[in-house]
Amino acid sequence: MTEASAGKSRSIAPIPSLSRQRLADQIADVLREQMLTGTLQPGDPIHERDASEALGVSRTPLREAILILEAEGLVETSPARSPIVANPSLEELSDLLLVQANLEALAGELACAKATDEDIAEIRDLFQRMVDTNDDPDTVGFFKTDMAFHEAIVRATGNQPLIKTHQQYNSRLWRARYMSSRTRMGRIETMRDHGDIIRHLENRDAPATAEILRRHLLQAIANITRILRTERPDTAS
Amino acid sequence: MTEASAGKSRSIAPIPSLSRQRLADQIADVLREQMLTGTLQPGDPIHERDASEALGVSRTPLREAILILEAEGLVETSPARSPIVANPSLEELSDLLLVQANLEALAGELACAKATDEDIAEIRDLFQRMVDTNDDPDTVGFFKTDMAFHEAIVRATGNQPLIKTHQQYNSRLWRARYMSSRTRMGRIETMRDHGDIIRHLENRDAPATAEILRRHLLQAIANITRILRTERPDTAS
DNA sequence: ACTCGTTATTAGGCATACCATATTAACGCG
DNA sequence: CGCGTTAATATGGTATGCCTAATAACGAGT
Repeated sequence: MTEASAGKSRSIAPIPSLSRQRLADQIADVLREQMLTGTLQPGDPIHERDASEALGVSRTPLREAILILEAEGLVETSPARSPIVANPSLEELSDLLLVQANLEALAGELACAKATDEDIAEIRDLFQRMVDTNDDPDTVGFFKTDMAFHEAIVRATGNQPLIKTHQQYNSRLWRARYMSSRTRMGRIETMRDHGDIIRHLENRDAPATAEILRRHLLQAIANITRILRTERPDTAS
Repeated sequence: MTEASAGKSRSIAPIPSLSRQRLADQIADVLREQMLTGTLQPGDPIHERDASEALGVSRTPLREAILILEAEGLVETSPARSPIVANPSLEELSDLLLVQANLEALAGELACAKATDEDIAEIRDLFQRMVDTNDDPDTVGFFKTDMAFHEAIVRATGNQPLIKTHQQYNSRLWRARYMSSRTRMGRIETMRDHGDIIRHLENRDAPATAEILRRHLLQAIANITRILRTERPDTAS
């Protein structure tokens, strides 16, 4: 027993709210992680009974987790079918990136006005880490730093709805952008653009920061289009 | 038989899509409507047992509906508390509107390139309806047309993620924007701006359309700020 | 042999029953 | 009289069982 068994004596532990997270949220986290690692791949069905048994939980919270992921656009449900992991078409990815480009442009603009020096220092640290690990073969680690860099910029705006929306778009774009980043040109472009971004940000040059971020994301559309065109020449309805 | 496989010739009416909808979705629709009409007001708790009984459903789909609305930001949940109808602070409304302004600016830009003539005709019809009903005391009807006008522009882009995100932001902003539109100045400004918007849209002038839409929404921030400052001088953390 | 119909199995949707915990009120002690 | 402790109650969280619908396989009839 830790502290929560008998009487609730003066709340010694200030961390109860974290462990008190809903099971559905925890399950959603696990499923998200499995989508990232590839344990769950686009198009894979998620059977209620199988998945709940595999995770050691009952069907109810599993169903609720599916609801959460559905709202985020990570799974798709059909009336009498098992929910399936979203498998966005090229058109949908393009649409998502177009919106994301503008969200990040807005974020860059706001960040120039609102970011503290500590925020910018953190962003620069993330950039530095990317430079340091540029030759590292760990593509996942490099990419996660890439994502963290962008998220840090958005977080520096302090605009909660923007942060949340941006995060959800990132979740849906994770796989596509990861594939895009694995190309050699992807890394080179990323490094150059990120250098420009942090420079404009430190200069508090809002228009320039917004524009480079928009271009950076729009470039991703071209990259992903090229990759998907070769991998799956059609399937985009 | 015609379409109903089993022998249930009770109702031949083609309402399968409606009855086929998940109960949770229907409940979420009802709750959203109640938030719009004021039956549910910001801060009101939604007790699982009471609400499910009142709607004649069990707690399970009611809980699922809550999850849907929570993902949309319309209700907020705390670990051991009944979920409550979201009561966004002025700061949060401002943040939401700032993002929405940029989403609509993007939509206007895209619509200039992608909207069909029929799309634009529909948007003009909505504008005309606003002009016709300008003297109408039915503030809700007028406001709904206002919202429909903006949504039609976004829909004309054909960008599904953008449409969905815009719709969710509108849901969260509904009440605040409705209050804003009830002021006389609100209507006058709305009419003038909408006239400019449809004009630029018909000229396919993307930069102008984007800019007027952004300004239109940013103006709403000022309006709402003024209203809330008088109604509830604080409560904004 | 092929096609259509019927049945069985499977899986998701909903309801209900159970459990754990937080909050509040009442009682007792200081 | 006030504060602390404890117990009761209410509420959200979780598990499970039943119901309905879709699908696939098998059998019969042409």
